[in-house]
Amino acid sequence: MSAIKKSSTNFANKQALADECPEVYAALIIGGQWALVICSWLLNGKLRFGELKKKLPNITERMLTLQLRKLEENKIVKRTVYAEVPPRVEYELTEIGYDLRPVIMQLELWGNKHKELI
Amino acid sequence: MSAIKKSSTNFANKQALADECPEVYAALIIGGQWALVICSWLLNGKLRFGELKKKLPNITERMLTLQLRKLEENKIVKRTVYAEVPPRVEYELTEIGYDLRPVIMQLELWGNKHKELI
DNA sequence: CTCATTACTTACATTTTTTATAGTACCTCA
DNA sequence: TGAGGTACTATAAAAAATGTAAGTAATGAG
Repeated sequence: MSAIKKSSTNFANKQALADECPEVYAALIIGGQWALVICSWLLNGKLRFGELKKKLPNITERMLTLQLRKLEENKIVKRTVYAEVPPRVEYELTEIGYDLRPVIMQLELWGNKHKELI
Repeated sequence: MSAIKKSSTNFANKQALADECPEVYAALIIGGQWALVICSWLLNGKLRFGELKKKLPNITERMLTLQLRKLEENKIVKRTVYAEVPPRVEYELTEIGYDLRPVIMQLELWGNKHKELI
């Protein structure tokens, strides 16, 4: 997830789409491999880095960090560092983060319906 | 969008997530770069290949084809070929395709709210 | 002094997705 | 005969996302 190349066609396309379509804009924000699951877990309350890792057994620390950073940048999660040793860092959804609940619920509903159909 | 490698960790992770979380399952299905916009347009009724292309000025024909194929595989769009020359092919949402409307609406709502905030 | 713990970071490799470019078949109309 | 329209396909390359493996800092416990 290295920095996206601002000269690429891909970047321009994403920009244009996000500008025109709020759905696509939203999808780009919550659209990493792990972003949605992370948000789902956090809907139930704050979690530490290590706790999240346990909930997502297959995620690597790198990926978890990257996705959390992206979510943080987009103001979806709040990161709180406690100056302790060993360190303790808590992640919590922001208000707009919690606002994802209906989005996620619709996705779940649709997902379940689609699964049945197939 | 060549076939995904079934031996990769990435594939396994996606599988596992999709199995457990219907939201992620749904996100994987409607999650290509262009899939959501295509569905959004098709919510207003069927469109021909060329019409879709005009709606999405920056998409390449290859990408449009790929995304439509994926949507078709997932029973979200129906493809109808008319045996004419020059050829005419129409794309239309299926029932479950139209069921995406509330999902897309929630995404829009959230997207707009998030945009304002930022 | 050494070790364990936690939440990372870094460098690199691989996989997946997207873009670029150039075709193709078919018939129709001029 | 030859151009033109439509909906594609093939191939290659670029870019983005994800994964692997190995560190790091700080400090309190033993």
